[in-house]
Amino acid sequence: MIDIKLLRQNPEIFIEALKKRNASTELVDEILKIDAEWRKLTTEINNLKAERNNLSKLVAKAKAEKDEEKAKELIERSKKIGEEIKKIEEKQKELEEKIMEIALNIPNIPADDVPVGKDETENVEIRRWGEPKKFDFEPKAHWDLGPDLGLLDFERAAKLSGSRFTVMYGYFARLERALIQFMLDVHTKEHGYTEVWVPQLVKREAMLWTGKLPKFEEDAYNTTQDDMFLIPTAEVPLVALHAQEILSEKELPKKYTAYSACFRREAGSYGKDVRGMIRQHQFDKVELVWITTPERSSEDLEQLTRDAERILQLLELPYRVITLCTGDLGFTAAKTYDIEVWLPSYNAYKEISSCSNTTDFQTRRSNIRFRGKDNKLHFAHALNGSGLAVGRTLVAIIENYQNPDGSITIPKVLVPYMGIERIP
RNA sequence: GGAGAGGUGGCCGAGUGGUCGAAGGCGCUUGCCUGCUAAGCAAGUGUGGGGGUUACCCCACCGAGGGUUCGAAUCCCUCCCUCUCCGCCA
Repeated sequence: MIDIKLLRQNPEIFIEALKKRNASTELVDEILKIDAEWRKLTTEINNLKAERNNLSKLVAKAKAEKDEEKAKELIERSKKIGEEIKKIEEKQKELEEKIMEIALNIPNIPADDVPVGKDETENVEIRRWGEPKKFDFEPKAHWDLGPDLGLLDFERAAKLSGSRFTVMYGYFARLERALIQFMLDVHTKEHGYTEVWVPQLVKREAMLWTGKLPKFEEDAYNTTQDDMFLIPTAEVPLVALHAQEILSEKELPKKYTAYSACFRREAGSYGKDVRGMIRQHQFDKVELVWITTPERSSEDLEQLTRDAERILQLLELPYRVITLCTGDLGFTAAKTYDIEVWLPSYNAYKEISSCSNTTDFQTRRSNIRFRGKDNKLHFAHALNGSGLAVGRTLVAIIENYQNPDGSITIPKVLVPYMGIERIP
């Protein structure tokens, strides 16, 4: 949620932000116009209410003095004012709803150090780690490798659930589980995160608080009977944890990690990543969320990103980190680093984690505040990142660690979790 | 699904139609004091919105939304949430 006061005082900030994002700026003008009208009505209402409050006091006084005549007259006047207030309030409410509707559709302001660009082609690479492996044989894509080993089954998955679902058997299923365990262990034992186990169905409000609604309703699975949503990421329950709360500055930053399944309808991505298990309706993810202060949030994003990178380093998978340019930045994010892992099947780096500073965008919607050293209340900042997407990590391992005979070497750090050194 | 209880400020908790934005306690801030961080004493301390050049003024908020009333934390309705018991169930 944007700060309407800031928009009122410095609309140019928002116009600039929307331009940088390659988005239309007319919402700003529209909201300003409605807001001016709203303030006019608000002042009118406030004055009328003040008058009515005064009359009410006089009524009480008149009644105490047993001056029924006077009380009656005052009540008449007060009644008329009440009717007038009601009329104006109806108009005010309409305007309020319009303002809300527009405000909820204005994205976060990009941070100053985010490169300006029109789309993903202008994202900026920050650093690389490791070298893409050179194979002295033709490496298979996971969508061939998995079925050949009898460990990935897209056909039966489609039978049960349709496209963009996968069934895994045996060692692959175990590898998925091992990765979850491994990632959680690293983040809790080495990076100081608190492990959280969260609901994977949330109320509409939780989706709204975290910026997933109302703009992206078509992307989410919704249970029609109870209006619950299947979470698209554990970021939703983790950020919503502290909604409507006032935290003390001492307890910040809060660093949470959670495993969850994630559910996405992938509406509008029909042509993308149709083969294999890169883009699924259901996938596992270990999520990282920080609730922190405005002073340190941009520094904290660096740390969060490093924490996610650490998993790839331990797995010895080559990757690079890019900064999303303003045109590619997500709705809630002020700044985002994507971590991309090397995938032989794509012959390219492919997103495996997205680490964002949402500044006060989500905390404003969720009303997450903290009492600062100045003893005043401030909105906290919220960061989130994948640490990592488990399914894509599994794909990266099987593709990068495959051998000429079709077997797969297990990365050293996973051997204790798998109990074997190679598949099969 | 059925029956009951309840949701008040950072926290606990009182308050059943007018002077309640809300007693009291805890916490917090500041000052004083005591040979130490403890105790004690005093004062201050909610949030959001609108207006004004400052001092400041006004409005709203006691789970949410409606209603009754001149006037609602207090009465009525709807909804949400929490708890207890019963039923069902992994």
